[in-house]
Amino acid sequence: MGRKPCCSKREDLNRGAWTAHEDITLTNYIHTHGEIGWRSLPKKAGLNRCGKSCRLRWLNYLRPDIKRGNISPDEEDLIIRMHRLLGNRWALIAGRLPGRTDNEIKNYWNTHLSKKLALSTSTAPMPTTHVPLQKSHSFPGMEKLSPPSQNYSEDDGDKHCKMRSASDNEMSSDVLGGMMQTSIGDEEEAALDVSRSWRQLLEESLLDEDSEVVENQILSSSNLNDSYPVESFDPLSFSCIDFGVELEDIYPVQITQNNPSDNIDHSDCLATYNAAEQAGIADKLQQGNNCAEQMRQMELGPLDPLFYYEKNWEDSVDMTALCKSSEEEYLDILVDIPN
DNA sequence: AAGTTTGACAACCGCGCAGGT
DNA sequence: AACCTGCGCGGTTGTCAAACT
Repeated sequence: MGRKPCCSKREDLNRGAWTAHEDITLTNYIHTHGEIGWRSLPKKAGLNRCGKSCRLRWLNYLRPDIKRGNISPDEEDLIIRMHRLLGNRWALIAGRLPGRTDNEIKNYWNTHLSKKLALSTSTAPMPTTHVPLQKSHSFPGMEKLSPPSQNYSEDDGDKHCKMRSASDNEMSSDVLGGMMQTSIGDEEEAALDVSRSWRQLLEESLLDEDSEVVENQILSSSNLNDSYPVESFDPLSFSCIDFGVELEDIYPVQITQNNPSDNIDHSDCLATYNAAEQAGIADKLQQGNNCAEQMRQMELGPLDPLFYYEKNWEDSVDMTALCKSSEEEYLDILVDIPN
């Protein structure tokens, strides 16, 4: 027995642009009865529309708290940073922009920001640090957490070693997906659990304006407070721990001397090492001559458990290139250097 | 002035998930 | 367990006006 066809299949329903009368009818009905039962709403309200269409019209246009007008520079900046962390998860991004809808942000991204960022990154190549994985098999259960991005394709392979760009930001999802090979052992499950926990904390923090609780949870389970004072906590920055994204890509990084071989702040590595340790997989972290190995040898702890866990990892961090980049070059790639 | 292209935004569509039966 | 229902999400398409030729 199949599912009933959506009401949008009905040809006698109104389609296309909404009329002023329809808007008033829908608005009045919702003011009286509330936003419940979209499927039955059109009939009750006397609208010859699909319930989904009514819902969309209300949420994207008629809602009283919709903010009209141009996206401000601050909003744009937040959209860019959020997209870097989350990819095309427009609803989640919209949740951080009061009065803006997911549709509006999606449209704004597609018509303005994607081109703008593509232009800016194509004219300003950046040094290589951590090298993203090639795309690989997806991992059961990860689809929801890491939806595929339309901006990052298999054909984009040469981006891997070139620069950070808007598309590179999608790597966060792809890296996770890439590390998830088809065979799933207990250790991999444990690693995945760690990743899920971090991701959940992140997403909760994104949805929660007052993220003090999440902040404390994260800080209490990591060494981050050694490098990042509590008062400067920004929940967005913590995505790097879980997503495998360069911390400095997001956070106003303090250049520290955690690792004597370079000037890079590896406190994200420390935090995730702790998480891996809790999961009992810390010994799986070191992989050949890469950042994790160096960190381990220096007893500083390695990197993101998922970032380095995968046994078939081929393009691990090029520490040589990393160390060769000067502090000045490194600062060039930061997106948020505090004044 | 007319036709074409481009950009912006609204709306549609299909899919997947969650909860209920 | 299987199915139904409603909803939310993200990708895609449609529409219209402005810009361009």
